Amino acid sequence: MILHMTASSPSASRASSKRYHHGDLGPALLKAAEEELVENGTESFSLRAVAKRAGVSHGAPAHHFGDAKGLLTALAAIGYDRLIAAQEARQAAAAKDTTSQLIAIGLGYVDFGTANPALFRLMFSSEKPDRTDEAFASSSLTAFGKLVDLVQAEVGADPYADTAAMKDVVASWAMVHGLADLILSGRIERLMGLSQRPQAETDAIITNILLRPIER
Amino acid sequence: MILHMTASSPSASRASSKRYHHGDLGPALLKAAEEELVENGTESFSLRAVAKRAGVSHGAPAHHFGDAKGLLTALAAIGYDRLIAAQEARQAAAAKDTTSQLIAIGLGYVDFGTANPALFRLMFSSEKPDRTDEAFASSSLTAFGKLVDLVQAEVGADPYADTAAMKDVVASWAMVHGLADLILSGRIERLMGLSQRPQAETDAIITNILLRPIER
DNA sequence: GGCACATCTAGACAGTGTCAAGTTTAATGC
DNA sequence: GCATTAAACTTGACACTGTCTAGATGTGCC
Repeated sequence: MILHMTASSPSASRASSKRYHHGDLGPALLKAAEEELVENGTESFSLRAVAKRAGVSHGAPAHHFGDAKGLLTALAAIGYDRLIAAQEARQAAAAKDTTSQLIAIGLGYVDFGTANPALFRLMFSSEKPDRTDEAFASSSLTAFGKLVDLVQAEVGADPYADTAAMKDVVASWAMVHGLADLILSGRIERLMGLSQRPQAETDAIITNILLRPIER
Repeated sequence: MILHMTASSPSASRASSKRYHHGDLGPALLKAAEEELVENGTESFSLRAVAKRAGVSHGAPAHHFGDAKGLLTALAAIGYDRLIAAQEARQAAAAKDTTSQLIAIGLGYVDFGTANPALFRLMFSSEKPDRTDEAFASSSLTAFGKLVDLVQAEVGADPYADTAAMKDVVASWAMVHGLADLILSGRIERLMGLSQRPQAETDAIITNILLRPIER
């Protein structure tokens, strides 16, 4: 029953060996959870299936994430980090003027949503993540802060002090969020066939739409 | 064990009597399902809890809706009808020019979302309803058709023939959908405190935002 | 080297959706 | 009015779920 595995070093790689201690189960569970999420969606998510996929018993996840909510909260926080990375990638490739940068974070938002629809749903349309969790709140506030800062630079007023500027923030946020949601749920495809078009053309259409809330 | 209930007529009222045949179980289950949805949300929805709430056994719903998906599909279709009603109420109260009517269906969309957040989530952010269901598809297309028709009247071009007009449709839809989603999920409250303001003021703010995708 | 602690397994529990079989009532045909 | 058919509903079974408990196993610290 006991395979002693005297082979070389127990150097924390060799992930699939049947050792009693996994060695790196936390990240492995997050990876398995995302795969499950992609395959089965947020709603029929199963913690036991995640454990099975990671090759551990059904009780193992509790030691790392408490309960299912804890695991999904950690995954959603990772989602926010990935959202921010997608936005920064677009920002780096865009012109440095404020308007271009504002559009860039919008394009990054849509990029993230279409590339990670299951995660998007988990982050924005699910009650399962605990929004008071520190990592979750921190990452989501960072993403929101980027928007606020760029709108402030664009309109020249602090949204927290100027209602008109805050309306610009809300309008920009609603537009990009609604657009991403409609695209990744497949509601736009039938109307505009974005997936059939070259990337530059899709970007141009999205840019055109994202400009509307802020241009005067 | 058998209460014959010879009282007067078996006239399909007397809903709570312990008869073997409920008499009107379909609608009663829909009502119970919505109550459960409001109390527990889309994600921890339980068919057995719905049956218990309606006072029937856990197997009873299958005879009316097949499975849980069937019940939630029927409920989502009702949701679309209610959305349309909310839009028509706003349209009736609004000026008859195209722009006012377009804003009216947007305000009705937001009205519906804030009044029925659980239903909104079910209709727009859940995989549970069967989107190929006839009643569901019909009602959702009716709602979408109102938007298309009004945008067509507003911009003077058929969105299905004119890409620019279709972009106007998508932009308007994304804006109102994103705005409703952000409001009913509580993300806007902290920023604008809409629920604290008088209705007319909230309407004015939403109107201002909803105008942006279409004004040139 | 021994001991405390973190990690993980295994079993139990109440709850879930769906299926099959049986019971009760309503509707239909004559 | 009465038998027969169909619809409505109950009941029990099944495999599955998340979480709790107790126990087994390995790691790291002193």
